[in-house]
Formats: sequence, structure tokens, C-alpha cells
Amino acid sequence: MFSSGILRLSKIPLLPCLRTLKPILHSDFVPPCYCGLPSLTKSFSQTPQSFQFNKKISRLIRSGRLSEARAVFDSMNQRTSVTWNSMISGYVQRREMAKARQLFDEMPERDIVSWNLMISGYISCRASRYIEEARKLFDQMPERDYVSWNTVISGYAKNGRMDEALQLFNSMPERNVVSWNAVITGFLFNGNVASAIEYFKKMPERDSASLNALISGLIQNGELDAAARILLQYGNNDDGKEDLVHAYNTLIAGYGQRGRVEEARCFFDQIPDYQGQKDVGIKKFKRNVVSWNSMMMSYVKVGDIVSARKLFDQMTERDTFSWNTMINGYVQISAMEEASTLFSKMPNTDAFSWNSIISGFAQIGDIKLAKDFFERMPHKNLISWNSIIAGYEKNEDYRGAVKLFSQMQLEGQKPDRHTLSSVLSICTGLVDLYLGKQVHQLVTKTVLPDVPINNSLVTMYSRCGAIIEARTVFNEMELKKDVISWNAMIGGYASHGFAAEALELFKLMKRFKVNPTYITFISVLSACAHVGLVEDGRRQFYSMINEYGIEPRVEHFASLVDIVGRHGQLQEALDLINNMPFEPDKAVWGALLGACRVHNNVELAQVAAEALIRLEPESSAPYVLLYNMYADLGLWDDAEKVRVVMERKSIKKQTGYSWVDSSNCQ
DNA sequence: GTAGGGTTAG
Repeated sequence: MFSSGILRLSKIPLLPCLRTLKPILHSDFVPPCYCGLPSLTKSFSQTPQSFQFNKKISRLIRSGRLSEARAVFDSMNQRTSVTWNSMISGYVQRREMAKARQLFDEMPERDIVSWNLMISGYISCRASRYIEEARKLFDQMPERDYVSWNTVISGYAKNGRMDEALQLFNSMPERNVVSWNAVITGFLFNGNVASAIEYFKKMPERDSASLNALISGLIQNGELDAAARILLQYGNNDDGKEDLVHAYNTLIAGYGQRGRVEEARCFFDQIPDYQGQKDVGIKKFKRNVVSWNSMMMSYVKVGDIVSARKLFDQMTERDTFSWNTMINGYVQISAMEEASTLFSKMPNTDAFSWNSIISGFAQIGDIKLAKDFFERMPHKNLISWNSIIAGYEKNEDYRGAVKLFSQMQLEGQKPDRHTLSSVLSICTGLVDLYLGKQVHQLVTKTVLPDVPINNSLVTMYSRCGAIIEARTVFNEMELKKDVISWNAMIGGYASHGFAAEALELFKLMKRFKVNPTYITFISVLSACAHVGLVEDGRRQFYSMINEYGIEPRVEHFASLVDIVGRHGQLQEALDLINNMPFEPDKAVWGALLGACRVHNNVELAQVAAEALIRLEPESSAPYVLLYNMYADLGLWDDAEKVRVVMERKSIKKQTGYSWVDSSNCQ
């Protein structure tokens, strides 16, 4: 028993009639007079049984049970083209093109859909050899419809091959709105904003997809104001009104992400907010939860938590995203009280909510509460582990962090580059070379090392004193170094007394045209101080200011004071201190005091020591140093006075720790 | 809701 039916394939749009095509101004346009596309109706025969089986196959494929679908397919003795096509589509969706191709080749009678399925499958594979395969099939097709043309056009367009896309577009017998949309999307994908707008303006008819494509594409290209103009100009035309809220929301989010909250608000206010009312004014669309969330997010982005909360309170319908946005807002400018209050009121928490709270408490240093939430969290994910480990690291509880890291591995959670980067910082904090090397091995096994990970490795090795290993990683980075890589390596050399190497690398850095930062100069000046390069030190200090426009910080002054002071230019050192644009800190006075000790300048030493005592009244170092200087010079009365003051203020000499010896204790 | 193309916001 056969039932035959004429089924209109609803996804095939109506052919545009000649009247609507006339306004096309495109110079290469070929009038559709002789070779139209195949008809939009299709008839096929089928049994009720095959219809039921086909439905079953499609349902199984939709729920991801491909092998079960294949079993049904194999058991059928009366397959229709829909049966074959459904099965092919299942493989295509999974990108199993070899299996799809096998069925396609075995098929007794292919129809246009079979060909189109294969073509779109090859194109979705996103590799140029697959596009060629798709094109080969397209060229072999006995007849083509809009879908065939549009699939290939969009395939070329999204692979940056606009010339070929346009060639096909122009040689199509007739174009529909999807063809135009594909080309416009292609232009935007390839950054050609002007052509996208030009084609949008001259297309014969537009739908909401056209507007959405243009608006989101313009925003992705950073053309926010152009997007806004287009929306205002075309948004109120006759078509696609119900979908306009998408375009508006895209624009709100676009402005919001760039911190342009006023413009975002302006578009938010333009969307009507009448709940349940139809046809209010000229606009038929209304705000939805995404509009509200996007606007809230814009406020959160600029730190205007009050306005964000106002919106949150006004919302009649909230989803998990709304709650999370608000909680995350509080977690960020660190209002954990408000964040956890909201969290406790939330109807349905998800991983994002928990992770926000965990990282929030970790950030403000309340590691106990962070751990508390972490332990209560039902389904921890990678981000939860990363947040808590980073929290421990940030709070310098390195041992606790290591414990968590091993617990994470025991629970079968694989680390990613963020975890490993944190763990490397932990090794650096612990100065644990053994652990660091283990993590390095894990890095090699787990991720493709990127620049930040390599930087962490260089830092870890150089802080742990493994300068050779640090340099090996540094060299392996080849041309993929950033200024942090250079700083880490130069800093490593400088802090381990390899001053010549540090200065040599600094020269190399400049030769590679990498601009040094203030951190680079801290290392460079400290290297100069180490080897007593007084002329070089001065030159570097002033070239930092004059050539690189970097404002000297207190650390730079401390180094220069150290450099010139140790060289005996105590007056210059004092002048530097007096002319600093900010209050000298203990490093600066410490450097001067050290220099005074070396050059036996008691008067200046007294000045420096007094300043140090003002800054750190409980420290014994300046007293001890002054005492020793008086004693060395035989000024026993003065020495005794120092001892008495120390006793009166009950300052105890800390064993093995004094200013002159402290350079390695930092 | 039996198979294929463009657009889908936070």
C-alpha cells in the first residue's frame, strides 16, 4: 500500500519573482531569464512503515544514538531517499565524512538533498581539501537548487575565499535572501565592512537574519556606531520586527563590553517593555531577559554596581544568568557580603555561581570561607579547582595549594594551562626546584606551552636559582617571547649575581626591538649595582627616563643610590634622595646606610639610620649598624648611647640579620 | 519533529 503525497519542503523559500529582483544594482548581475532553479515542490512515495522507521531513525540521531539509528537503517528492507538522507545527515553532523560518503555512494537514487548534505558536510569540516571535495560534488550535481549554491557560497565566504564566493553568487541563475546573507556574512567575516554595508543596502529584500548578520558582524569588526546607524535606519522597516530584539541586544552587549554604558542604555531604553501587550506603537518586539542581562552586565563592566542592582530589582523575570551577573558584579569592585546574600537567595545555582563565590572569597583573602564553599560545592569543575588553587597561591598558602593540586589529580580532574601556571607560581613561591621540575614535565605532557606558561617556567627556574634551565626554556621560546619573558630572564640573572649576563641580555632585548619596562630597569640597575658599574648605572637610569619615557620609581632610586653610594659618591646619593619626587622608603635609606658603612661616613650614617628608625621603629638593623660603625672608629661613648637607646626601647638584635647582610634574605 | 543553505544576542 503506497500513499503518495505532495510535500512542500518548507525550508525551501519561495523563488524571488522578477519584480523583486529588479532593484538589484550589482553590475555582474545575470538576469534570471532562462535557467531557473528546480521547483520548490517535491513528491515522493513511501509506505507507512518506512515513514515510521524514518521518524525513528531521525529521533535516535537527534538524541545522539547514532549506532542504534544505523541498526534500524540496516534492518529496513524498504528504504526511501529520506531514510538514506537521514542516516547520511547523522554521520555528517558527527563529521564522520567517510561513513557518510560510503552511504552516499551506495545510494540507489540520490536526490538534491543527498548531494546538499554531502556538500554541507564537507564544508563544515573546515579544511581546504574538504572544500575542494565539496566543490567537486557541486560541479557534478545533475541539478542544483538554492541550498546547493548557498551552501558552497557560504563555505567559500567563511574560509576567506570571497573571490570564489562572489563568482558563484554572480553566476547563480537566481538569488534569494539567503544567498545575499551568505555573501554579507562573508564580507564581515573577512573584515570588509564597506562591501557588507553596500550589499546590504542593495539587496532586493531583507529579513531579520540579514539585519542580525550585519549588526553582529559590524560589532565583531568594532564598528559599533555603524551598527547603531544601520539599526536605527533599517530596524523600523516592515520586516522581521519580532526578531529585532536580537539586534538590539547585540548592540547593547557590544557597547557594554567596550564600557560605553550610556549608548548601551540608550538602545535598552528604545526597546519597549510592555509585557503581554501586542502591537504597541510601531514596535512589536519587547525586552526579553537577555536585554536586561546585557544591560546589567554593561553596568557591572564599568563598575556601576548600583545601577546594575537597580535593574536587577526591576526585572520581573530572572534566569540563572541574571543572578550570576549580579553576584559576579559584587564579587568584582569585592562586596562579598552582598554576593553571598544573593547567592543564598538564588533559586537555582550552577557552577558559575559557586565558582564566583569561591574565587571572590579567595580574592579578598578569606581562604577559609573560599574552602568552605569549595567543599560544599556539588559538582566541582576545572574552574572551581583553578579558583581555589589560585586563591591559596595568592594568599601565599603554598603548602595548602600543593595539597589541593594533588587532591585535584587524585579526583581525576585534569589540569589545564591556568592550573599549571598557578602551580608554577606556587613552586616559585616555595623556591622548590624539585616540585618545579615535576610540574614542568606535567606541562610538557598536558598542554602546548604558550607564552604565559613559558614565562612562568622561566620565572620558576630563575627564582629557584636554576639559571641554566631558565635560559633553556627562554631560548626554546625562540621568537615567541614577550617583554615578560625578557624581564624574567634578565631578572633571574640579576638576582643571582650574573650581572654581565643580565646586561648582555638587556642589550639583546633592545636589539630585538622589545621595549623595556620599569621592571626591566629594576633588574638592569641591580645588575649594575652588583658589579659596581657606576657609569653604566647612571646612564641606564637616565636613558630609562629620557629614551623610554619611564617614570623612575622608588626601586630605581634605591638602586642608583646604592650604585653611586658604594662608589663613594655619598653626596650624590644624598642629593638623589632629597630630589626624589616621593618619600624615600627603607630600601633607599638602607642603600645609603650600607654605603656609609663601607665608606665610614658617620655623619651621613646617622641621618640614614634615623630615617630608617622612623620608618621601622622596631627594627634592630640600623641600631646595630650604627653601633658597629661607632665601635670600629673607637667612638665608644656614641656606641654606648646606641646600646642604651636599644635597651630602653627593648629592641633585640636579631641574630644573623642586618642591613649589610640582608641582600640575600628578601 | 522525516533529510539539506544564511542569521541566534547575554
